[in-house]
Amino acid sequence: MLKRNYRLHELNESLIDKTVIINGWVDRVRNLGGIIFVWVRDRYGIVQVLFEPETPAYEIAKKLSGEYVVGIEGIVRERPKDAQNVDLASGNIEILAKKIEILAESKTPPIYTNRDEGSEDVRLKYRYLDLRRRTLQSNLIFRHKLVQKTREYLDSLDFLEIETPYLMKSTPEGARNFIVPSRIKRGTFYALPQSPQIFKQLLMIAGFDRYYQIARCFRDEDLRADRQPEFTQIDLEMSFVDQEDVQETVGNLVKYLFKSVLGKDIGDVPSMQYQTAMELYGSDKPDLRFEMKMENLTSKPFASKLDFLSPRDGEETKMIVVPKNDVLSRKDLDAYSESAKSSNLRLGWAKFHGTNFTGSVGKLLSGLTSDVKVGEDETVILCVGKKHEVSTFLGKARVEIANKIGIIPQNTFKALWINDFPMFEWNEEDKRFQAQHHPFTMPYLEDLESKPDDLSKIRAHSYDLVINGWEMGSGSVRIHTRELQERVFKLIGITEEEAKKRFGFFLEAFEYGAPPHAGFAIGVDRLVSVMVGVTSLRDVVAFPKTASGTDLMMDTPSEVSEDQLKELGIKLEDHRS
RNA sequence: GGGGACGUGGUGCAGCCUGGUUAGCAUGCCGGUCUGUCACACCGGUGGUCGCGAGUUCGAGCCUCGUCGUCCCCGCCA
Repeated sequence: MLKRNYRLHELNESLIDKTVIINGWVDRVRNLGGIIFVWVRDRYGIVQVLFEPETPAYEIAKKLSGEYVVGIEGIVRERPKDAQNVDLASGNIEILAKKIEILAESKTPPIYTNRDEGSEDVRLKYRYLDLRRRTLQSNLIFRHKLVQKTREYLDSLDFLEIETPYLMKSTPEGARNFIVPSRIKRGTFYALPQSPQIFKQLLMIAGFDRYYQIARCFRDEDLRADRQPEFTQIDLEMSFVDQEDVQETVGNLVKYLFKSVLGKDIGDVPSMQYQTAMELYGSDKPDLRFEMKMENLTSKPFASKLDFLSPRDGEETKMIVVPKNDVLSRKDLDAYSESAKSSNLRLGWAKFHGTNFTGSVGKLLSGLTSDVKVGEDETVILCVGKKHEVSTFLGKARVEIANKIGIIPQNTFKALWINDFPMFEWNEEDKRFQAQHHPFTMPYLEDLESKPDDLSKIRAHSYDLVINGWEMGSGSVRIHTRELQERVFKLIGITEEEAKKRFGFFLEAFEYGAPPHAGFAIGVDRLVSVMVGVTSLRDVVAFPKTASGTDLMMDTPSEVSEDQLKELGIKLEDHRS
């Protein structure tokens, strides 16, 4: 076998006249008749190989086709000045082939490995071919570097990387678990962890005061472009710290990752209250790359003159101002009015032209030009209704419109902390409150004392990291006493008996000296996605699943044999669901 | 659980609204010409159960219903 002594990124002018051996895949062939050019590709780069006629190598090269695996021995030489390719890293040299060995032939591939196009289902079926694509290779290489830098950084701060089990106990709160039947104890099941939450808290209790893990998490919920059923977190936990300490550590880590992997300085990560984010951006993950903040007109004197847009009992009137643009049409804006109606909101819009307004509520606003602060050719959108609905509606519109009119700067990263999330949220389906983050989160004790009757008003020491409108991760200060933990369980309707059964070991652990602790988890898949500029996690995961949770290459989930089921004591109700 | 888009040679797409001759284009693949190409060019050729099933019709890639799959979104995701 012709075994390489150089990889393709190592080939440059310094090797001119040297004999080298390379290995790689045939990227494309250009057969000019008397002369054949072949691009050979490996993980590191591409180099052009030249076959001259009437040589043994030439005869073999005539058979080459895309994705053949080859070994080539040849002489590095400078390309003629007028035949250099500036688009290719090795574009001023080429290899004059002396020997070639075909190490593996290839059928005509079902997808192009050298173009970023094609339908995703075929690509997923032949994922090992799709992974030859340059963009996917560089995304995975980027991901590798990010994880390496994470380990390096956290290690330098004396964090210990400790593995926790994948086979654990199903927990009733939170996301649906994937479950795994036990063979040895028939009729019982393990669950795959939604996160290593309980383990890392136990590690704190055990005295490993700085823990981290590149941890796989599993959640059996419906999927989206930004959600895979299994995903990876940089999971960390610290003892004897408060929220600020964790945020400083995580913020510095993220800053370091942007700097060292992407070469970008993102500066310090600012903080914002959850309430403020909802008020100004109508979202708990605001995209700060552009303005278009909401303005609350409810208490402005002129709000009462707004006719049907005036706030009625308990309602709020809010406005966003769309900067001057010629993209947003009357049709688009009217569509928002319609859409608002179906959410029980009232919406009006108008364009300002120096002295007067035009649009659905142009006449209404014409007497209020000095009250509505708006510039030449800007569009105002006013929306009225229930506080929460108005905010989220305009929040979504804000992002949609910004995308549509193209005011979001690319290659820019705006990170921020969102602090003080509500501790509880109402679950309409179960008719009860549940923990918004998770039930191990430390509530604001002052709220617990002063507002014991309205759980929705109790804040939590929990915080999200948001970058460019994406939730990158979340964390909290944890409860570390049995009393408080039991109290929170009770508030969300977990009976004492159930708490004992599900979390008895955990509650007991609090009785043996649990240190105050807090932590965080960063979604690696999302962080890499944002950094490399893709919107689908499938572009940063080697072997991802589809929106319906299947792996098209392995064709799984799939049936198992009767014997396997029998061994587990499982009988299927029917064959198909 | 719900909504939307899509499914046509190996691959990417057009054709569907307004049903009717041989399903068109690009690329790939095969063959030919070509010694400086770099998405090589040019010439010729190959390749299609129009996702699957039913219905309407004299006739369905096209219309209707169902079903499967992919993508996007809502619910859901502590």
